[in-house]
Amino acid sequence: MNQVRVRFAPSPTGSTHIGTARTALFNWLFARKEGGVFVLRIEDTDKERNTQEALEELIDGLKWLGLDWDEGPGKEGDFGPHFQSKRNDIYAQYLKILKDKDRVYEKDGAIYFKLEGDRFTEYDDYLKADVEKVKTQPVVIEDIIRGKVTRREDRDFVIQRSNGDPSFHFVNVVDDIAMKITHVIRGEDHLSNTSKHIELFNAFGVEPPKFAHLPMILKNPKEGKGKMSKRDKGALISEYRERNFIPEAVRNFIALLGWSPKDGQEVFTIEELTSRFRLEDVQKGGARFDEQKMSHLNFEYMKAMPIQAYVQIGKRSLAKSGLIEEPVDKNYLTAVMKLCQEKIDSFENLPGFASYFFSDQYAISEKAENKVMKKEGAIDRLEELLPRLAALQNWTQTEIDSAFNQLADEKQLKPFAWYPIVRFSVSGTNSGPDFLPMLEALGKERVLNRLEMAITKYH
RNA sequence: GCCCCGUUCGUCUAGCCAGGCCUAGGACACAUGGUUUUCAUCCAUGCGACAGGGGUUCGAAUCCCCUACGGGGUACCA
Repeated sequence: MNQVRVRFAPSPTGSTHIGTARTALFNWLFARKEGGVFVLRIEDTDKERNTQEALEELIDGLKWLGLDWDEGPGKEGDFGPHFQSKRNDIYAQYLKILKDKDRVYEKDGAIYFKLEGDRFTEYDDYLKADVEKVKTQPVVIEDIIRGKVTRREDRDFVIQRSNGDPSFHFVNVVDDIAMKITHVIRGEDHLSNTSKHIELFNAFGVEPPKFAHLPMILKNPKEGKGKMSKRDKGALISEYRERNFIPEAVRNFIALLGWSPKDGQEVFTIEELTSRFRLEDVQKGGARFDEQKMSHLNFEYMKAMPIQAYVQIGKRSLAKSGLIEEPVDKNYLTAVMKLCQEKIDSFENLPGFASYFFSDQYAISEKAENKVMKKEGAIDRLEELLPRLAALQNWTQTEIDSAFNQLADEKQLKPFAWYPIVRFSVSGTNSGPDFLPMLEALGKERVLNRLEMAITKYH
């Protein structure tokens, strides 16, 4: 069998959509699994809508997700160039083939592909006009995901626009032939186009590749109906980057959009993903985007990260929100990050979760304030505790713990009587990381200062 | 309008092609309880679905038909 060759063929007309990324990922996974070649081809035939920014964002997005291509921009190989805007001579050659076979004609300055079959005129309800139709033989699409799909084209279609640019259907097929593509893996929105493409393959006398049409990614029902659009939350790859999501987690999540292994495993290394991925196991029905699942997966990856990597990303996130600036106390930062790592599911929540470690200007939760500080005896608790903590020689968890316990014993209370009050006094909230480690990390000075301030403030 | 594709817990899905092992399994979310003397972690339990109708069959989530609903296409966009 010939080597598998797949292509990812985006057109750079806007921000990179999560569905686009999934198409790229599935092509990449299939190529890697089959020991094939992953081709990146830029379909930039629509000059009005293409932008350089969109192209850059696309490339950055692929790199961010760890999807490298074997042939494409920067890796020309034997089948370049990989920008359709630079392949006009190739399209001219192929157009000539169709001309020689008498399969094209010109009308209104555009070149049409001529279907084979008896012609007749019929009123078309969609076009609201009489149009010429062709009684063609149906075409069978061999789809790995859907099985055999039978469709029939009944109207000639444009392959070269009147401005001289070749059309999508034409260049898509020509390039798949010229680049020796064996499998076309793309969104279901192309399934209806595929009969046009097969007509073209047939006209060229080339056996069509195998097809696999991926289900659409639909909107969360709360957001409305239809397929996910670029305006929907979570739709753009750039958004995940900006929000400091873990690229591996995003990739993992995207892989699960329409695909899953039989045994239900959900967290994969890229190697596992590659070896387990099968086009046959792709779901037929539309998948719906679920942000909570994305966050959950992100959390799994965050928990599993080596602490150094965690600190690095955490630092970026904290710096961006202005909580820290160079030079940073690496040890302190690392200690704080360790506390956060098992608690929060996204780096975008880090500044909110950990602000009080780095600044005295942290938010005060009114709800927590009412719950904790308005209680009878709250200030007494702080006043009796303060000297005990101040007297500690070593500011360690163990020491702090025994200070609390001693005091609790004397007052015949549980240490729990102090915890929420102290937590609130030093952090402005009643939730957060593990209590004692948090106090240790904050340091004696900060803790004492904040307790004193709380006593003054709530007296 | 016409053509094509689809429809299992709120969500992602397993099971469907090769009908019985399905009183339909897992995950996220949610709820309750537990641990962690705090907590957004962790653990346990619970909640919860075969779109509807007909047919075939001893037996249907699984096969067939109809309906409903959803999606895509029907462009000199890709």
